[in-house]
Amino acid sequence: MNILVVDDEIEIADLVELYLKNEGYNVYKTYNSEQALKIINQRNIDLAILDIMMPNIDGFTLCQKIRQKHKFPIIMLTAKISDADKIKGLNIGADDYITKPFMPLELLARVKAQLRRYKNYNQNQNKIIAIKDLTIDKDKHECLKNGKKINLTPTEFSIFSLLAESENKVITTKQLFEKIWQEPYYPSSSATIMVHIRHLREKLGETPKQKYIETIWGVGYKIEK
Amino acid sequence: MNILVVDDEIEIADLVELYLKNEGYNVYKTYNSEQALKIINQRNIDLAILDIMMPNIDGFTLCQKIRQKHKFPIIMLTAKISDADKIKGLNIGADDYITKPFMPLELLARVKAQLRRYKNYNQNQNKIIAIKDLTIDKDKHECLKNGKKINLTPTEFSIFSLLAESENKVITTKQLFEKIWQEPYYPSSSATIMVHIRHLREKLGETPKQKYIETIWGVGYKIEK
DNA sequence: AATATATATTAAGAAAATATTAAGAAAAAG
DNA sequence: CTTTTTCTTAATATTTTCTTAATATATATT
Repeated sequence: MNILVVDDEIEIADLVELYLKNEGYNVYKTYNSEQALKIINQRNIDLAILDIMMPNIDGFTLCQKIRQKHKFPIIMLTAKISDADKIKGLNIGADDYITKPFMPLELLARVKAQLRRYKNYNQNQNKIIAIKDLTIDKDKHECLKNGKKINLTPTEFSIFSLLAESENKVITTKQLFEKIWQEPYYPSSSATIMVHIRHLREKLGETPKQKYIETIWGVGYKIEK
Repeated sequence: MNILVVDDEIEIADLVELYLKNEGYNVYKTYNSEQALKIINQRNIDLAILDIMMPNIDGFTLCQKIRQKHKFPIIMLTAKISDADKIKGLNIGADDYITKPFMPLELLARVKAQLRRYKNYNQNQNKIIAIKDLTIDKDKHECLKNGKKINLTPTEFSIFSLLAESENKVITTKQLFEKIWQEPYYPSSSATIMVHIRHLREKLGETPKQKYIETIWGVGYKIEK
């Protein structure tokens, strides 16, 4: 799950990031709204936490801008909040509020609640990850290239969706192996992965121009959105 | 409950969507009538909220088109409404009106009222799932192919309806087994399922052209609508 | 810059896993 | 007791996975 955190108070943003990361979420953190909008366009965000009081573009405005295109849950973060502000926020499209100072557990509880709710809304709609001209639908267990189906084996599909889900992050060969095989990693395992990566690339139709899976030398693999 | 919202005014549509979602409804939102018709065909809609003033196909026409096939409640949304318009709409098959600007609570109250009415009305009617030329009626415990009855054993029927209910989603062999047998899954269980799937396919009359149940290699089975 | 070393790619075939089919035994239902 | 349904087994077919080895490429060392 990819969570976006936007707060101009560095300490707060860092703290929120820490809590979320500890819980296993993938966190994108930024200290200003302009950057936030960029991240949203580039990543598959599942939930956003926005501070209201921010210079330039404030949290309300940012929330409004996000809602023009996206429907993932938005939680507003604020020092104090009047009922008027609360209503304003909800009208703009915010889903929940957290007032500072907040307890870590409260933050996590609200994040979880919103994600659960969001998932329920979309129960008939599968989550689709888009990577360039490819789409991956884990529920359907289907990978499409320009709408055309690509037949992947179970292992290939697992590898691809694991990389796609951790977009922009390098996954080491060891992590990859242990996550997918659920077995301890041996030096020979890297060869196995390489073969699968090769098959994947072949099936996805990688060309020197259009690369999907990046090799990070001596480390592992990465997929950029 | 699946609610369809159709309004060319983006802000209004988004707002309505928000209110409904906060109330726990599953919302399908679109800004034009053409899209709306598509959604209706693809999803099982329980209630629709239609704006009257829309370019191309207006709310009245859309309402009329929906009524040719469906009988879920339709609520019309409009800026101002004359008595003449009201009568026209009701004749066409609308169930209620809401005039803009509306209060959130009013919207929700009317939605709830209509759903309650619809539910009562349909309580004696069974929910039927349609898959290509097949229909499954869980209450009647009946499966029809082009109106002709197919005799399924209890287990076969359970498997088929479970897959049909989660249309477009892969059900792993393990999930399938545990849901239906209510027992822990053993490797040998997969053989049992395979046999039932084979019998099912035979009875449903699968041909290479007309496939109902898709095998997802190394994972499980899936039914696409 | 040349060489050595480590790591990655590619290809092919063997091995393993999974799926299909069919038939009959066991269990349950009528 | 008969019929229907479910499960087991086994033979066969198919697909996937892994191993190996030859080749290529990148990085480090001198």
